[in-house]
Amino acid sequence: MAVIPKNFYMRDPEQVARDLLGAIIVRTYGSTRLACMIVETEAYYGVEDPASRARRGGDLARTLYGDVGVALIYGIHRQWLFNIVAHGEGSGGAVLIRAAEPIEGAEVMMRLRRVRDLRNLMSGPGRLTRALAIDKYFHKKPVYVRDYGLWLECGLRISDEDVVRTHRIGVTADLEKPLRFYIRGNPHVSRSK
DNA sequence: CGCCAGATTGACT
DNA sequence: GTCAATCTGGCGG
Repeated sequence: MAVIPKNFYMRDPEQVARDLLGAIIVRTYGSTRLACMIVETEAYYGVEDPASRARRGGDLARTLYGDVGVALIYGIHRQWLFNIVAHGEGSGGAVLIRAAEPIEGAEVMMRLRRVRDLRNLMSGPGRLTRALAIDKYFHKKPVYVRDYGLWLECGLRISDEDVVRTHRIGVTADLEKPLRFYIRGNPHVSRSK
């Protein structure tokens, strides 16, 4: 499978979030290979977005406005959340990976998560990072090369009629535009509020 | 070092 | 459905 190239992420985060549905995340964990298909994403912008970490300044803000195609990992409520920096020229933004469908290495993921139910395995941003053993180590590491053990590959092309758009989940202040995307009818999508 | 907000989860009624 | 434990990250002192 082809690795998704860096220029894929040099676009509006909304567009990238939509096109990431169906893409494959690959993680080499020791000698085992874990793989899953993205089924739910959310787009975040820079300082103009009330829900963006860019508003708080610091390293996360600089990362959001920095090189595209790198992972942005940040901790909240005892979970690690996995984002990929994506934005146009001179802008800031990222895509949060919220849920995925296990494809390869499900047994290892179950051990990492301590659950047996496939539907609960990666159906939430914190659950997903736990199942893939993603932590702060990957912060600012590019996901358009295989060098760091975490990368994205081209997968299923999802047609527009199978894409559902809603408002983002859990944010205290959202933008007017709905920025959450998920694959219609997929059982691995996280629960709504 | 202390303060505080928050893009969550899972245990429990 | 309700609820609170828990900890990262930014910032002020």
